Amino acid sequence: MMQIIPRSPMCEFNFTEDDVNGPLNLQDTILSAQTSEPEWVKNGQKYENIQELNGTPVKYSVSQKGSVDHFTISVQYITSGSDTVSQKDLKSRLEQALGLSDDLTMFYKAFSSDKPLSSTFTSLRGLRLMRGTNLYESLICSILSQNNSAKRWNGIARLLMKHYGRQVQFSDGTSSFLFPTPQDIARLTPRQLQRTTSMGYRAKSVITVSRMILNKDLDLEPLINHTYEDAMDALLELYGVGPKVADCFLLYGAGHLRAAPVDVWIHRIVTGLYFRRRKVSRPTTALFLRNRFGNWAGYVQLYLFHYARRVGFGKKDRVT
DNA sequence: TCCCAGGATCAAG
DNA sequence: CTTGATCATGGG
Repeated sequence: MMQIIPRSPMCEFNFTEDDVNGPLNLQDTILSAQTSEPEWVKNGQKYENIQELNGTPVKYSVSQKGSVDHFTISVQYITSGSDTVSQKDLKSRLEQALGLSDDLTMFYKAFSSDKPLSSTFTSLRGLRLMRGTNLYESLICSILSQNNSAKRWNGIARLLMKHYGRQVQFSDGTSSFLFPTPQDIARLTPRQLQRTTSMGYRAKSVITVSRMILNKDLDLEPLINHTYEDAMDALLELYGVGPKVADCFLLYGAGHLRAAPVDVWIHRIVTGLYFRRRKVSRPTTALFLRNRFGNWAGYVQLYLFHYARRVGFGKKDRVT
């Protein structure tokens, strides 16, 4: 008796260094805890993620072969089996998500003589700014990150997906949960959210924002094309959204590259390096970064953040 | 037990 | 416009 073994319709394509604007360190980029969406899952040399692309759930994995400057990125992806996605669409989605068109060579050149900053360029070479591809998801993740470790807000986001997101099947037999929609969350009470995800007091903010979006009292899409200042003012109206969370959303979600989220680490290192430890407020620090670095402010924040954490720029440390 | 985690809000000074 | 307490919750 013949048995038909269905072959999983796994598709594959590559990026080469010609597709990328400068160096790339895929591992550092993906594992640098950027506040845009839950961290992609490391599986050996590959990094896996699931997203909807034009309404179709896609599961893909990416891996880099070669060096930071001479490399190939291989991409493998599958869908449910009955749906298909265009390879071209996925490629441009990944280009956006991984910041592959950002001109890193120009960035390094433009600030090569900016001493404190340029000293990070060697060890962090190829680190790129990731962008979320779902504005609601980006905003919720940014809210979850407040006063929380990256590990913990990622865990909470995964619980959100598991409890309230749509479950999708893939042709390899696996299934996953998408990030929930505003409708999925708006019907819940804060107490329910707290019980199922342990997100604590952030539940009130998550539900408020979800309901506003559902009721069309809030539309995130236009914020992409607003000026940075207008978009910031609109976000600060939201309960539970302050300057740092708003900047995270503006940078990682809405793609405003001048947004520079100032957390405790950035505040320490920027006031230490550029303000000679003078006491200034966090919004003042953010404004300084925007004025000094313009559309590279977001990248500067990314590089200084990882530099600060790598060298253990702790509270009690002094900059001399 | 206290402190911290890529903070925000509110009330007082 | 600054400071301090409070907010949930898990982990060191």
